[in-house]
Amino acid sequence: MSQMQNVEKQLREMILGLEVGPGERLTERWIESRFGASRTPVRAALLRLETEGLVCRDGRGWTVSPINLAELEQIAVYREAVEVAALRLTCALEDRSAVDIIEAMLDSCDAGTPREEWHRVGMDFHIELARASGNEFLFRAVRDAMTRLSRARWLEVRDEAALGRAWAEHHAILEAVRAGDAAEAARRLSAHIVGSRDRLVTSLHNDRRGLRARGFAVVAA
Amino acid sequence: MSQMQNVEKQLREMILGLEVGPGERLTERWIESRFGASRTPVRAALLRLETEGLVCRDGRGWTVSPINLAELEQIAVYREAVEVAALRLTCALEDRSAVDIIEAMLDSCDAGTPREEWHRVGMDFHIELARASGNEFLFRAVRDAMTRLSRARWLEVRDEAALGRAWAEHHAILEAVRAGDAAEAARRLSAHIVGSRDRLVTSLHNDRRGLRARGFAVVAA
DNA sequence: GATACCATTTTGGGATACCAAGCCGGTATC
DNA sequence: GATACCGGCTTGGTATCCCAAAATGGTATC
Repeated sequence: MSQMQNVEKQLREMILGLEVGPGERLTERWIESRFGASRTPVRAALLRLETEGLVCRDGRGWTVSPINLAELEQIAVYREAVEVAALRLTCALEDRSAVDIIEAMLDSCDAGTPREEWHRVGMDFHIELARASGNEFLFRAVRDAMTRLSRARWLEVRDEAALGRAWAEHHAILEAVRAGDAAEAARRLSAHIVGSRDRLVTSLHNDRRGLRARGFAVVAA
Repeated sequence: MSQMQNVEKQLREMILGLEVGPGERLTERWIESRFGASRTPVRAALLRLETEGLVCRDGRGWTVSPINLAELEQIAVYREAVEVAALRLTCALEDRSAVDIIEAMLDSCDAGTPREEWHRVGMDFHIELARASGNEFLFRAVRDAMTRLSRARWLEVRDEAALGRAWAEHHAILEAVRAGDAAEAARRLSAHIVGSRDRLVTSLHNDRRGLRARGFAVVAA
């Protein structure tokens, strides 16, 4: 793999994995030495990550994008629009076998599964559901939205019960899709997204002090 | 303005203005000499334009993105989802004064207005309508979709009547928004988008030979 | 005449040198 | 002691150089 894609990938993982905190300043020289690459691939990576919303300009200079509660709420509205549209398309397909694969993915998580895996699968559920629609733009929109939400969802304090509820909602959505009931599937998905948003925003809002203590920038709604 | 933004802006205008044809190969060195910039800003511009879908990689190397009929159809579905969502938000606002500004924009076009202006205003109608929703992500989605559609819409052979019909539909949509009738506004907007798509795709499909003759790459649906 | 092969050129990817602007610290003056 | 000013240092922006790989074109061979 070329150095350019490598820097981009590694830096993205560092940001998503919170190894560099939201709001932290980034210098091209630091990234350069950190990954042993020169500034050309570093700049390419930063430009790409900027379009993904993971880094942003800070006057002259770069910052890891802060967690923005207002943005999270706007993304939820956006997600709802594109995910529901994708879901309706999927329900209209003759071949809905992708649903089985997605369901298997959900079922691969059990009590012994590490938290990161639950986190990843929880996002992939939505991403793969969108991919199944066959519409590249809806798919990308959902994938990008989930990327933007990723860090916030990771920081969310979730109890076992909340996780179980989310999984039950995921299964219920798939069930409606399998039955080809687009209206019901859309209703369930919308409710799931709105519920997720509320839990996420209140969790982060309540824990704001703790997050700030960890050096994470959280800008209020 | 910095050289970097300059190259990006100028190159984007060349592409959108069809001064470089869809499917044409681009070399970094040509862009460099064309705009009197060095390769660093040229690369930054290409990376940005790639995410906008205006240029794409061609193995090693760059090409101006071809007109892709399948993509145009997918974008129409995507547009419908995000534009309708934005419209519903706008209808729910107390302050819908943006509608008046948008209407004035439409009315600024008359018989003496050059075609480029009709073209621009026709896109801005949708973009500004999305912006009025206040949701940054829906707005960006619409703007990006319109950018991707821009060249195809420019190549579309449109008669006076079709343009008049589009304007009438625009006005009808605004009327419903002003009345706060979200359901009716959504219906009209959906119909408008679907109609636009059909006219666009059939027009380009019929004119495919002519476009190829002008050296424009058009990949079929 | 077609084709396979080799030299040359072109091209994008990467590295590095240079510059101007902004930030920070120190110092001198009041 | 506070503040204004100055100089060095850091940083992103730009230009340029180098390299490997791929395209190109010409030639020799069959």
